[in-house]
Amino acid sequence: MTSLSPKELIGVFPLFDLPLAIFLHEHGESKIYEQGSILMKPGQFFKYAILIVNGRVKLYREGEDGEEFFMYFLESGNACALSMMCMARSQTSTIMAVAVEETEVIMIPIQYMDTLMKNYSAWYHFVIETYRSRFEELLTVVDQIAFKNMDERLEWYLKRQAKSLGNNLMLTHQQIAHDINSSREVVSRLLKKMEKTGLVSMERNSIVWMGEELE
Amino acid sequence: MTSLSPKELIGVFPLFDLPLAIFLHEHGESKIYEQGSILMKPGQFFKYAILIVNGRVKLYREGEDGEEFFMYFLESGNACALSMMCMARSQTSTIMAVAVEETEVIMIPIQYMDTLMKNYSAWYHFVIETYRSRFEELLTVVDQIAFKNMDERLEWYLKRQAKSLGNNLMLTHQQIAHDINSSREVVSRLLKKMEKTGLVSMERNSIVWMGEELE
DNA sequence: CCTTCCGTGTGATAAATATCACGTTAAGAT
DNA sequence: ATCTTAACGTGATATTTATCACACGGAAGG
Repeated sequence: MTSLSPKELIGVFPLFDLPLAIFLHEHGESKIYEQGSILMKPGQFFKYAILIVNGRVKLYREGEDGEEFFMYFLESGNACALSMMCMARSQTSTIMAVAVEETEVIMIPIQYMDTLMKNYSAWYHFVIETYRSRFEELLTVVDQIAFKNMDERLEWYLKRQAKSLGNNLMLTHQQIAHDINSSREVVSRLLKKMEKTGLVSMERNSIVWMGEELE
Repeated sequence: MTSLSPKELIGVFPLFDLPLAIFLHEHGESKIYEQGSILMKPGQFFKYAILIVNGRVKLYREGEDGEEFFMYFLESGNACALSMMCMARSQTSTIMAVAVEETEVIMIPIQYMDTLMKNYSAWYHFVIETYRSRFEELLTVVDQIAFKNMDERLEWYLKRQAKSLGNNLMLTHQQIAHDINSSREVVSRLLKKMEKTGLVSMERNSIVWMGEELE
């Protein structure tokens, strides 16, 4: 039983129709993750598909010796593609998902998947759209790290952060360096350059993105 | 009408059950792509889901000014996840797919998707598994280019090629450099090193992989 | 047989990025 | 106010990778 009514569900997930929303309201479970809590970590097994009602979840890949690499955010109206896939095959995850804000989710137990797929065409449209958008996102990530230099990657990173978190970014250079798998010094220097061209303005512990928005 | 009988279809696609195989046999179309022909290119629109019966298709990402980056092969029993996703949203592709051998495919017209999803649970299991495996593959690609140096990436590249094409690889250093977005000289030097440690042996126009197999 | 071209080998150099060392600054704690 | 600490700045240097220049040898075609 979700905390949201069927109508509220449709408000958050526009691809849902009423029968689907009613079913999910009935069989889904609401849950709140505190800021900083881990939704998913490597080796974890899944019994639920996870839908984000509000808040924000950061997905990132972990390297063999603790490096990180930011991939994307999940936000209100998104679903965790990996939870669905891992679930579908009883496979374990290989990436990390952490709530960067207090985040409310709906969890759909695995046993309803067949029914949902078979009887609710809105559901599989939603699932396909979830996969497609994450796949696309991942492709642009590959593009960036395969073809672009650090300055462009940093710019793209800030653009994405700004799109999701607003133009005033509470990030230290160290955190950014972590997310793009670079080093603090490099990030500092590049930011300095970007400040000169008016792309960002910097204060202690925060950066204001002044470039154009993403999309 | 496919050239393969329902039973043969099941032989190639083990996740299919008989009803699904019969349906696809009836409504799918067989098609042969000659070596070198393009199955998919950026900006293309899709009216079919594409399943690989035999042969081999190379998928790669193209950079803004002609760089390439090899992502993975599709082989017998695979399906093209992107064709399904693009189709599902009438979106255009952003990657290239080229037949590296003569390749036989089955094309399922878009209008049967709803029926398939609704009435053939084997189909959506197949679709989900297709997405999942490609997503995983893409994640390992991200891993490699985010965290690894050229030597490790080259080794991984050769391992994957060997797994798919056999240990005797008919590749020039130039082609390899293209695929991993590096330069010929770098590849030559790294290969030389690998030859010294006995990981490969080299002839003109070909390289024999002598390391361990992937998986 | 000779020429041409392609694939390869290799040193020198350049460019991008990472790392090290140390200095500065600002915010919070005592 | 002073102390402490985390964040940031910056030069020097190392490492990795790309690029340039050129040499060599075999294969294919005339």
